[in-house]
Amino acid sequence: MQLDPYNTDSLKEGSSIKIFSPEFAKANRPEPEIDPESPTRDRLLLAACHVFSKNGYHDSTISEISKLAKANIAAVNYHFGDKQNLYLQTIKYAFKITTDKYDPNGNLPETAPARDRLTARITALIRPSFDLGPAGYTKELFAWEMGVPTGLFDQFVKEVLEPLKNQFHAMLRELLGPDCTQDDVHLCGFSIISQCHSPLLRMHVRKILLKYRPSVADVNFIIEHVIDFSLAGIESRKRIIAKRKQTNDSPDS
Amino acid sequence: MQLDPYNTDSLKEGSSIKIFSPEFAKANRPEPEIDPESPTRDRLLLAACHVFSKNGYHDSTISEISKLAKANIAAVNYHFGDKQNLYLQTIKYAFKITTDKYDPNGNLPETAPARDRLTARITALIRPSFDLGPAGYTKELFAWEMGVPTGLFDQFVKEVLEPLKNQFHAMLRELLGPDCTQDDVHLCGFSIISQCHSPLLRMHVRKILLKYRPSVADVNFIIEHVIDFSLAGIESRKRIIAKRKQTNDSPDS
DNA sequence: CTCCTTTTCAAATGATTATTTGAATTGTAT
DNA sequence: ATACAATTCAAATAATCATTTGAAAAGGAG
Repeated sequence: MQLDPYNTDSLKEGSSIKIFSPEFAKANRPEPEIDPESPTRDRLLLAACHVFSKNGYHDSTISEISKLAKANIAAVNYHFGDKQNLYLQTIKYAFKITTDKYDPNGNLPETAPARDRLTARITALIRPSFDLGPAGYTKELFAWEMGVPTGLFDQFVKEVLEPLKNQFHAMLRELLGPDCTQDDVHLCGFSIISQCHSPLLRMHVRKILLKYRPSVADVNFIIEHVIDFSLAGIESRKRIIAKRKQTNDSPDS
Repeated sequence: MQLDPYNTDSLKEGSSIKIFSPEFAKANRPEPEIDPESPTRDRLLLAACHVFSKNGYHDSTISEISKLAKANIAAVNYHFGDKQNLYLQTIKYAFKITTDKYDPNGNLPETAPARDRLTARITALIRPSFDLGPAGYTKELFAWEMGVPTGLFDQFVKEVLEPLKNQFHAMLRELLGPDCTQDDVHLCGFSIISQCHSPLLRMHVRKILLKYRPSVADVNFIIEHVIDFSLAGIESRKRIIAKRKQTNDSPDS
């Protein structure tokens, strides 16, 4: 078999190294501590969090998950029916762990100033990206869901994320003032959420583009920046809204 | 077999519908027009762009790709050696198509004002997200790469993206002024790139969260917003830099 | 203890799919 | 036209995995 025409100039020399092999170090999070005394079902869920986060749905094998959970290979099908349902339950499980630790509202009442609520929300969205424990799994799983358009995502959005989005938009509307339009809210929301859920915050991307394991101070620094950057953007949008209103109130005369 | 304990409350009623089945409509881009006269290798690359974009690496089968390319199933292995190398060449191919159509520098010379260069860069980064033709494949493939930490990504970053990032940081440094630090540049760069590469701009996410097929006016609206929002963020950062300098110049006295 | 249900287990099944093979076909240079 | 290399093709191979099976073990109620 000829090798020349394959244009393998991007393969490492030797050309037999598999790109997807572990030789190209992945920035894996540490394996979770799984209590061997806990029920098989729970062990499977925690192991599944880890494996699905690491590999996504299709690269994860039931074999790997049950091995990590120290359960038999048939245990997944017994407890969850099939792999798909395990995946579904895993996402819910992970999401609960994350929101239990990082409250999207940061314990603030609905009546707190919008600015404070926005600060709390941004913080709660960014922190899990730097959490190496189980609270960090949601971010990874969500990133996979962004990649893999499954019906599951639609459903999860409607059930769980939609209410959170509505709260978020309410904050923005309050900050942008009474003359803001739906578009104003959507656009500012887009800019802020994009920063909080940025792929650049994912561990294996950080490894290349940012500091791999930022200190607590670094993380706070990033959060403060996103808040400041976003508030500045909102202020700018407010000026646009004001100018628009002025133009509309005094039409061509 | 018992079904109760599976906690299938999130499965559609009937419970036999497969979540990953096409029944949950994916927001697929239209199939590319593949010239049947063009060489098999090119037909395969274009077909691979489409299939890999749609399904990611592991969900894509050589069978599906060769069928779309109207080539024999053995053609991939003949022309590219194996699936991995096909994937590699596909990413390069897609990236070239995209940058040929959307020049990262928008034809501007290095000497153009930083503000204009930034505007051009943001535009070139966002537009492909709304391109349903071949120039849109890069965005999808990159999104997959964000999900799958392969060595390929490291390599592609170094070879191709690093130089572009350096140009980008130079613009920011120019805009932030002489007193800005590396951190200032990194943080602003992070905020801007996160918006331009936002998962929220991906077609199947847009389908849920934004307008599915925005008009040209909508796209321009979004681009203008990101530019404005980002410039406001940069201005804010400049004020922080100025304040920091002031504090440093007149230490506790 | 006995009966019954729930859970675990090792091995088998069945489906999918990347890759190989060797023959057939096409294209090209002499 | 002939020889030779490049390309295409259908069928076979081999590996991987999700899922099933049926027996064994554990647990609980009477």
